[in-house]
Amino acid sequence: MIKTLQRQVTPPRIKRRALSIPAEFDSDPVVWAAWLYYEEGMTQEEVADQLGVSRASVVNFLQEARDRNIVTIAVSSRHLQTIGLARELADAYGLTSCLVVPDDGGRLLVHERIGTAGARLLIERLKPDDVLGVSWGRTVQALSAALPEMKLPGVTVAQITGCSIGTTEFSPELCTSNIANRLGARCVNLHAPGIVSTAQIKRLFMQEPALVETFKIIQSSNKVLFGVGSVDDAGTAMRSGYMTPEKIAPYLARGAVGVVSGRFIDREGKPILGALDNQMIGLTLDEIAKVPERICIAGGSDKIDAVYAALNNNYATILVTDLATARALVPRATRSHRTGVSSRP
Amino acid sequence: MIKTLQRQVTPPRIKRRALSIPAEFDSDPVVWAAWLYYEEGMTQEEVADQLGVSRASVVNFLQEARDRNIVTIAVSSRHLQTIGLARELADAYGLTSCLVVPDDGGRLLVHERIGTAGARLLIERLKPDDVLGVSWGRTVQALSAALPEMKLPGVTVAQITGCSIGTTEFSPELCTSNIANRLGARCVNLHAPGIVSTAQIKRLFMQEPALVETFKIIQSSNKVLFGVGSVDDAGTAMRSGYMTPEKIAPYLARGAVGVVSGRFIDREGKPILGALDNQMIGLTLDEIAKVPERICIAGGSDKIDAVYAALNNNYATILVTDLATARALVPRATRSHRTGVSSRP
DNA sequence: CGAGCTAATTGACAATTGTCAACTAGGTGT
DNA sequence: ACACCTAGTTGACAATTGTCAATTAGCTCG
Repeated sequence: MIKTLQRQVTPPRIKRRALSIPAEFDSDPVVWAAWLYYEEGMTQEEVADQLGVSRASVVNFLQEARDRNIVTIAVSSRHLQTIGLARELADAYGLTSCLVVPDDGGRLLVHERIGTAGARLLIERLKPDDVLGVSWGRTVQALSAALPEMKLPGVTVAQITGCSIGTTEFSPELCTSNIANRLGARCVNLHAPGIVSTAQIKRLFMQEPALVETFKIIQSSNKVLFGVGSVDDAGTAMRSGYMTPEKIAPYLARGAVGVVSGRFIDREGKPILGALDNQMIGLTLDEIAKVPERICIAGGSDKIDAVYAALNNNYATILVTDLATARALVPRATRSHRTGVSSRP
Repeated sequence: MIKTLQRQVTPPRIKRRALSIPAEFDSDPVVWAAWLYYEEGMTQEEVADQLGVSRASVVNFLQEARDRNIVTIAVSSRHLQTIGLARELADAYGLTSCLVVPDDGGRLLVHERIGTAGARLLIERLKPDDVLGVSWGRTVQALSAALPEMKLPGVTVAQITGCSIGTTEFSPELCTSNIANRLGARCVNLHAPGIVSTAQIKRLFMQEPALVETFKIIQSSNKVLFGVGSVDDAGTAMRSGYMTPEKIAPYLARGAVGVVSGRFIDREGKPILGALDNQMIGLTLDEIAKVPERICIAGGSDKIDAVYAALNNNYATILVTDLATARALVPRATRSHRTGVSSRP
């Protein structure tokens, strides 16, 4: 294994008499075997000759060397924790895939790191003719910024929530168009406010032929990309002018812990339907849950409850998160997650 | 190989739905393969199935994982010390630590084996903010080649002798920069010839502001690494263009048996000061002896006298040598070594 | 768009390693 | 001294791993 490396360096093999084990000194044959095998890349047979024992004994010595931690074989913690957790998370919540981005000592913000990894994942998974529904938020914006320029004319990127009033950098319309631009894909914006003033007006909007057309496309998404907001992270939803404290209050009172694509969920992940839902224009949680591939990009210690809720109710088939969040999520998983059983498909 | 160990730990194998080509950070199947093979104890075939590639590719991935230090396989140098001979040597010469590398039947050259062990020891002992002074020679070069890639930005590696004229692979400047590069440490080269033509010129050099600065750093070393040359090993010092037979002759006449960092010592280890010393640019033996931790890497039957001399005068606090040399050195030790008493601090 | 190049991947075979039942050495109790 | 036990060792076989030439995939350039 390490041998190829050594072999390149190794001079022509010189066969020499086996030197007796220096028995006069207490020399531990286990240490010698470990050194010759793991550091010098000898084969077990060569080690056996050198030590003057059978190869089978060398096998035993090496086994003991590992048991006694004379040799250490380890996947470097950076990679190790990352991959190991990703695997555990995927297994624990029945995800088809999971990315855990490693800590970087605070160089980048959590959502930037997740965005970068998500961008990577996205371009690897996108296939021609895909329709990608896109939600919005800081993390989604970060993802769009991390995307490389490409030309995927066959792909459609569709905005799955209405527009916000404010003009922050991570508004729904910008997230969508940025991603579409970077990918060189077709961009389908949802030209309507995210929240209108009454249910009546929403109904009017939804009957508009232009919007009906748009919704047909949005609803044909075979992939969706969304972040998860925490409700106590007052900033995100409101800074964008999308919501106001008064509108949120009733949801909070009913136990909202998170926001997915503008919709509130409780700590189990169940949708909390309130007055506002009848004024929102965009995919519902039920519609999102029907999309075959659902990529959730979210992390940060303030979002753990919200991400758990989202995973609990199977909104995501793929999760991109950070190390700390992943660590917190694994122990929360119950057996039902593993089997993929849930109140929602 | 690691399998038995892992198997004991691994829960009953549950056949799991294969995660589609695992979306990995950096889309790097190498990390994934390393994890599954080394941490989870899967066979290469199982890993291949999981990743959806051929087993041969898994072999390549694992090779790359080792090359990139995603997995680390190391015999902790601590255990080489537990070998009886190493303890005896340390005790006999008042060393704080000692490593004895086992014989390998001539597969690798002595200096290569010592270099490997020295590399291991070095990375285990380096602490943040260390300043490591580095001498030069075949063994030091071998050590640098055996170092794994790391990133220790807090460490400084400084060249303690001036440069050689020749361009051999083990010149002072290369030894230093190779070590610094491998460690990811700051590299401080001594930009001056190792030997200048007159004492007058040396004085001029030493007044140069740039060199004054460099010397401040070099002299602040809290660790030094050096080999020991034998004088009859005519090759080393001369092949590098560092010295010529005519220059060496007077030192030989006065009983020189070894060379430490370009300086001659007699069979007791005392410095032999001659004309050349006033033309050499670099740390003196007295300066080296003041460094708190002094790592000597040297061995081979032709160097026994020289290594004895170096140990006799306490130039080293740590020794890395080979079995044959260690065997020869133990009986030569006198009581005075044990107590650490010596003509030099 | 295809020729020409390089890097990555693979299947088939050789070499190395793991397993295990049989054996041996070295103690222990009677 | 003898049977008995235990821990360590071994040879032979099965399983896993390394190698390498042939092939394929991905590129660049005309």
